[in-house]
Amino acid sequence: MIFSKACEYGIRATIYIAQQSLNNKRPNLKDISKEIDSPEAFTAKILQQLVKGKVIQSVKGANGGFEINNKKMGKVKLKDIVKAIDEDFDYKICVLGLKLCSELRPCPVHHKYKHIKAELKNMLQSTNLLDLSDGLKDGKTCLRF
Amino acid sequence: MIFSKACEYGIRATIYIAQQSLNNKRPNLKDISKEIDSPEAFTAKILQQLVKGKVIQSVKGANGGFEINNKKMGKVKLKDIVKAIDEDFDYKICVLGLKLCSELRPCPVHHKYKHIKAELKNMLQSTNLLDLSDGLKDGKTCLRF
DNA sequence: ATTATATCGGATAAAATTATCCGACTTTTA
DNA sequence: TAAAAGTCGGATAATTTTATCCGATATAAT
Repeated sequence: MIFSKACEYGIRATIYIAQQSLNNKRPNLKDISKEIDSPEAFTAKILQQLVKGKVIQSVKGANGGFEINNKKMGKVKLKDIVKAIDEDFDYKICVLGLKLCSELRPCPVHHKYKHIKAELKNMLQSTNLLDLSDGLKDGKTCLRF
Repeated sequence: MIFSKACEYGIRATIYIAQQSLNNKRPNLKDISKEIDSPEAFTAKILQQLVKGKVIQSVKGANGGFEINNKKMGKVKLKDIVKAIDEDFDYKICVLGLKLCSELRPCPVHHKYKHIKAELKNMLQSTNLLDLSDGLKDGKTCLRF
């Protein structure tokens, strides 16, 4: 509802890759789509977008797969993942779809929604991959079903 | 992004009808889609759903159109409009698309998102049509562009 | 070098959402 | 009672999103 399916898969995939990278492993497409329970071919497309967007790195050939530079992990934000997949994602957008909605010329829901929008923006800008992959290793959080 | 286009049109249409009803006017399809700048035929479909969902009433024939019972206006919530159009809209849904995500078995974003979800739920359940149509009459709020 | 294992990239298909068209029906007004 | 002004409902089309397939290409291991 807030994210597209592609984005959902993309975020879940990235979190899994992050956690595996921290473990010095390099999962491939099959591993990933199995782990996050997503359609393999569709996931491949999304991973390509994430590579283009420099959120993850790919390694071709035998023993290849996808990985994330461990040192950069704290700097990759949820926003970066979303932007890599839905280029025109925008949390500034009006909840009723008005192009010109603003503080000065608000839609009827604007003032009721702006706090939510601000929190959403904050979450996307501040949450990083370390935060997200943290709960995974000890099974506190899940990526599928 | 959070609502479908159909929902956006539906909410805007309902707010306009509400404000006109308070003024003892009864706009028809053409009036409405002109006022909220939406495709006429598509808007017709959405208005039908709102009638079925008892959010608005329709009056056929010459001088007909759409209206809302003034006395019920304070009881019609944003949630009711959304539910009439996206039957399976659900603010409880997991932000990463997991069916079983919960407090006990959270996805990695769950705890970061749950406050936002709660506010969203609150907004949808508490905001009524009087709140929404209020700013319209004196031009404080807008419904198009 | 050859082979096995991967990603990459383009074409295509399926499904959902958004949008249009039009004939049927209903109600008011003249 | 006829005409005009509306909504209703079904069929259909266009667009976007989701999903699949497969040949090309790159890399590691043997």
